[in-house]
Amino acid sequence: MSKNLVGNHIRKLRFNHHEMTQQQLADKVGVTRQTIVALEKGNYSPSLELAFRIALAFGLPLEEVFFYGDHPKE
Amino acid sequence: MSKNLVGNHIRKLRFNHHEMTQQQLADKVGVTRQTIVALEKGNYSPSLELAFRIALAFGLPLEEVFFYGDHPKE
DNA sequence: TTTGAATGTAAAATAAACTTGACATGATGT
DNA sequence: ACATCATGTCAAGTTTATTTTACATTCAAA
Repeated sequence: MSKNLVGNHIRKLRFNHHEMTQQQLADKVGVTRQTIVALEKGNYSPSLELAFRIALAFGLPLEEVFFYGDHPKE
Repeated sequence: MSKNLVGNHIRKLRFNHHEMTQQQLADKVGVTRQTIVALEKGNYSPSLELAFRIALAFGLPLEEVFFYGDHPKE
């Protein structure tokens, strides 16, 4: 229950821009691969701190990686 | 231990722009007052979802309310 | 001087994020 | 055929966010 209202572009970014594996991203931001899997699947939304680190890993502002609602920022 | 690396401008925003009480903000974003207190004190960083809701309550982009590191965005 | 708002603080409980470890699958290459 | 790498999944455990309850303080208003 209790829908997750936060979405993200992690998977897309990982492939398109950065050719990164789940494990590599996980290492880069300091979590386990399972966490990345869960986030890509939309199981839950990360802590704000982790969100910042992931955005940083992609060199993007947080709001270009994560969005609120079903509003993929364009 | 384990420093919190995420900072915010909640208190400032609450006073300056919006004349909002802790309770009002809490209600508006759907948490308890204690949560707001803890965030203002920097006890921990919120979930990404809550961060989005708070930013929304102020009508600001997330990164103008929360910042990573000791970098109050300008 | 009492009453009521706004805030600070703090402990115990629940929920959500995150870890650890393990096993399964499909693809790729040898 | 075997090995490896990237991914998916699942259960149990730890840590962190959030709630609930409760009490103390300051200040302004009646």
